[in-house]
Amino acid sequence: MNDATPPAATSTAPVASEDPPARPALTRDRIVRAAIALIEADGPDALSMRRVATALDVAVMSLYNHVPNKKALLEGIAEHVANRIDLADDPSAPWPDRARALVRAHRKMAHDFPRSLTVVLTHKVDTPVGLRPAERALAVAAAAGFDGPTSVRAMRALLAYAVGTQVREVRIAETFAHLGAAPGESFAKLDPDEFPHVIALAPEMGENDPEADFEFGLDLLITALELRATST
Amino acid sequence: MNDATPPAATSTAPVASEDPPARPALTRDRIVRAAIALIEADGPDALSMRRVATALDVAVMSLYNHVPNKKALLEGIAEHVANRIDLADDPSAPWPDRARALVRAHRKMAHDFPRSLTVVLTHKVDTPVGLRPAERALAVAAAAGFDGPTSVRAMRALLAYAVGTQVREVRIAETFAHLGAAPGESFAKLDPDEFPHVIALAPEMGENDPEADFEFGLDLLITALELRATST
DNA sequence: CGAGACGTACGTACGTTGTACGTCCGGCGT
DNA sequence: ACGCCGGACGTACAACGTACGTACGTCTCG
Repeated sequence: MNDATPPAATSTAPVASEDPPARPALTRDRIVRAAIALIEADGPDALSMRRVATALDVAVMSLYNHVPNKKALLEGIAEHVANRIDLADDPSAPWPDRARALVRAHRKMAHDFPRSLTVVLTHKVDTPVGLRPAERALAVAAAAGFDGPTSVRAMRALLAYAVGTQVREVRIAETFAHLGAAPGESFAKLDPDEFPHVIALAPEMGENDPEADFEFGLDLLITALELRATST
Repeated sequence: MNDATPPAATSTAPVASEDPPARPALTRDRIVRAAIALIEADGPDALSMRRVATALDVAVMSLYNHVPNKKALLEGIAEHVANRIDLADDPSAPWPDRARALVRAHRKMAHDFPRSLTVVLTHKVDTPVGLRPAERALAVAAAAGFDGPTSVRAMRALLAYAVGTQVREVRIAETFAHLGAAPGESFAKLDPDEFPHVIALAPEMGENDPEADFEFGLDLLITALELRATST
């Protein structure tokens, strides 16, 4: 029945610790990494089990020994990326600086993994790493002297803003990719009755300094929190 | 060659304005609506052209007379949902109230179309309806007396927070759906060295009052904006 | 009033996707 | 020495998005 496979198989399979290729052992981590590389290269829609497999020079079904299904792989990607957030924290620094650093770290992740971010935002991370940002945020809230409930709310507000700016960052990246760098042109042909302010501020809308926009909103939150901290 | 189709076809097709079914004419809008209904019922992954077609009692390829491809359908969904945001605005009200209403409207959309929201967040809306929230936000910023660049930044900060809370809302909804209502239990088995604050605040973390959380963060932004408005 | 152009619904068909299942093999415990 | 077991692999299938060709209504123009 099967007479064609053995000679072909023996040429690729059996090497354990021998000559030519000696592939470095399939691993969940290697799979996740390859998937992320694929997404960053060709976008999230281009991710398929088959492409991950060929990228690793492995048969498709071998992946399923380390990942139960594609959804789990996506969650693994989300966790991996979320884990790359730099949460270095200096407890001796003033708490507003620490809060800023925390939110900036989220923004940096949006810059480091732009295409993978949509995966991160649409999949839960139910391992402890998903709670690490919350832990840091609660730490600085405690340093600010907030009580329990207020600390939790402050943390959620900061993280909500962090996530919101991440989404914004992704969107402008995608938009700039799709249409070739014509930022404020399209505002011209809007209905002047419905969009008076947008048209009036077209120059300001067109110019994009995401860094400054981000810092502006972050300043709003921090100063408001400072106000609330000193008033108690 | 083809002798089986005509008798079957005549039973369903030719009715123009006649008796039994008289289907109400396929339309891009009806397609989008059916797709949204499907997503809200079974989740975004359950959306397929075939399912939309059978839901409308239509052949699959008929959809392509009104929608170029699935991606365009998803963008149509995003636009349709974004258009459902209630942007009623009372220009005579104090601007902080107007700003609050605008952000609350975004949050309401997350509540009205929970499953569709991930589609909205991951697809651009490049029609004018995508700019309507920006227009309203710029209007209230102008009412607050901000100059051009500051108005744009304030708008972006508010919308970023709105989007961030939307993501948060989706996440908690999905999480509660997947595991059956055990909110603060999992904090127990965390490493106490890495998550001291999370564990200490486990009760506050577990209790979820998204409304209050949302209003807290919104208050932060608004009071900070009020501060900045009066100081100029 | 006839004929053609057109829009829309439809069936068939192809390539790609996720993954269930069975087989095979090399290293390890007994 | 032998058997077990985990991981790699090939085959197979259902469901997907959609390109293409066809058939039939309606509307327009002569």
